[in-house]
Amino acid sequence: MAEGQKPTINDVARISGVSKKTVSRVINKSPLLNQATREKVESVIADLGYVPNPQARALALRRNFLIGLIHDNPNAQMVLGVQEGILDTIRDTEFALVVHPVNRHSPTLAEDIRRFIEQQRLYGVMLLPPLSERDDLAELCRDLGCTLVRMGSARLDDDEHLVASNDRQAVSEAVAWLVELGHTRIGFVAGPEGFRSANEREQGFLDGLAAAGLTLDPAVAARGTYRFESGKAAGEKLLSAAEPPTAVFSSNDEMAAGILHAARERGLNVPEDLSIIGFDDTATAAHIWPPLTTVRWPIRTMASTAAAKLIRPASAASEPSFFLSDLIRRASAVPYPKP
Amino acid sequence: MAEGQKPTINDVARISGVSKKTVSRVINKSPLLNQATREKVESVIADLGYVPNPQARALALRRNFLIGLIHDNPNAQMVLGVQEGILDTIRDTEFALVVHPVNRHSPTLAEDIRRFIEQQRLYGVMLLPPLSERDDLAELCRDLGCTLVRMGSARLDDDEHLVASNDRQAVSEAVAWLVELGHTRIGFVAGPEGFRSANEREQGFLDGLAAAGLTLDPAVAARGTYRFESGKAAGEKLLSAAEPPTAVFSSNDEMAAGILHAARERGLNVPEDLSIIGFDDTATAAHIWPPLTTVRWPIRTMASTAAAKLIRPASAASEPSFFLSDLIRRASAVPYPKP
DNA sequence: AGGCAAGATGACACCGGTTACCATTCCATC
DNA sequence: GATGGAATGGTAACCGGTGTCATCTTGCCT
Repeated sequence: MAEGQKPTINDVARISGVSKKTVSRVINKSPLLNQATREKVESVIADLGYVPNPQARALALRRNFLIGLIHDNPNAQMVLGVQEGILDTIRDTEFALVVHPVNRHSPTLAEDIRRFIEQQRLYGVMLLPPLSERDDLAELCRDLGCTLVRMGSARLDDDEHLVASNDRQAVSEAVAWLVELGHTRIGFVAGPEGFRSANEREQGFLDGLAAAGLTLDPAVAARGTYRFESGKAAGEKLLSAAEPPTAVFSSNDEMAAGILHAARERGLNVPEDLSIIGFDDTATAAHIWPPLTTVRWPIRTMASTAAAKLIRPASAASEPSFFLSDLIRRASAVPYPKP
Repeated sequence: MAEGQKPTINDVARISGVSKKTVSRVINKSPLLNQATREKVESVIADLGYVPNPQARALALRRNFLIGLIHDNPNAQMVLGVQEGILDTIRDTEFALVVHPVNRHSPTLAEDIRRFIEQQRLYGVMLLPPLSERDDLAELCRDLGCTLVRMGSARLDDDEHLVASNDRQAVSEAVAWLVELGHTRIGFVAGPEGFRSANEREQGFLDGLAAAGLTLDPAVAARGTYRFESGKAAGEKLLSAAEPPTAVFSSNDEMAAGILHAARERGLNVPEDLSIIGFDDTATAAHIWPPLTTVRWPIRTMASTAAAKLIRPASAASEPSFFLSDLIRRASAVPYPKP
């Protein structure tokens, strides 16, 4: 082996005086191997600092060890949490994580995803919301021969390889908390149409109201895009109602921050004049003033579980997994009327 | 070719009636090829939907097309911005982005990085601050045969393959703005020791004061960790000084949010009683109240440039690139004394 | 002692590309 | 008409692993 070149399986075989097939057996922990041989080869491997070439392996095995993360998500915290979760699972394996942010509004979205998967010959892919809610994309990935796992906010019609939270229930509990605090006029800011999570959270909100015998007045409801600005606009609408709400549930934290700005600009104090609850527990939630009461869902754990499903061919992996969310009670939601 | 199998170069060769070598020439756009032959082969490729196997290519070429992003960064926005920037550059190439978050406090950090690079046989890696500031890690990557690019906040001793902003100058301009607003007692919250960016920002702060003929009173200076909580603690210290500052520069936005909380808990109003300037222009900056005046640096563009350096073997790529930052003037910094 | 099963190992083809090198064809030149 | 060079395309080897199957030990049973 020339200087500067990485040692190959042939070098290991030659130096330890066995065939490359035997070395291969050592690497792959084949059980039918003489202990002495194994140790000898292992010591040579250690000496040489030999690391198998993953591309050669991939070629011979006709599969590789790359998993792709495809997303179009405005929430950086969430995406990074997912990446960390996946790495928690694959760190000590031979798998690697390839990321591929896309634009869901692009007319070439499907083509873009197809190219990515085909070009890299991915072993598996993980889809994040809102992409994960599209059955056509899921089908595309499977057609391309990828194992697939989807993260979501609820059950899907096609539950296979799904890792989901239960947003509906979580929101209904958040509303129950507002009710417990004494609020009866509760505003609602929905997420964008076409998002499963937005839908679930809306249902959960209505569940919560219904459980308390309340109904939603359209005058204190608005739809947003999950972005800050849309939250601010929604807040302005709700607060300018003839009879404004004393509390409002926002379908995510970023919009909640927008509502807060709207309130401030009208000279209102939060939480004294308006209680707010958000969803996601992003960094923003803890850093705005007052700290935001919000729903936390276990992003990292869910992603880690999803990755495990992906890399373990076990049959049970096709069963969906469900996770619970917690209501994080902070200062933005207080009793009403003021005690 | 059996159903369900991907077509290979052999299939293309057989069907178009040429040798695989000729197909290879078509794929690699070799100039010495008859136009008719090329078109025939291209049409067969299109018919079959043939995509070259990247692992086989990597094996034959003795290099692959994976670039790694190694980081240990608490700022999700920044990391995601970097990922997007890299993808801007590589989207229509055969390169893919493999991410590898690490823990810089782990005793096995170097080993972890080595394993990652060796195991995946990366073509190149990109290091993000604060990892990018460590020459030993840079050397490790290079020893492993990777082309390397570092993102940073200033020139380095070893400038090669560097993409940097100029934090020092940016901060000094931010201070100049506070001075222009009339502030003379300006507090400072430093970043963690050992971070190049923290150091640069501190120097920039001192530059700014010096340019205005001011000096830093240690009573209104504190060091933080770039985390929210440390900013809050620093804020408490500064505001409890016998003579508290009328304005404070925080070395990043997250700590600025913490200072804001500290101020609020003391019953102070921002910006009426205290002006604040942060650094980074993360989402937090725009979403807290009042919106934070802060320094924005072109993350995505820088990352995109860095990726271009990585994948283009051009010699000029080894020259460092520098970028300018902007002061984003929002509501958190106002004139003093009140007009 | 002979037979045999199980365990250990090796030879060789193959995965799907690329490269080195050679062969052919077609002209232009002398 | 012989010769040489450019243009074009083919053959075989190779990259670094793994699968198949054959071979060689060895221990154990009869």
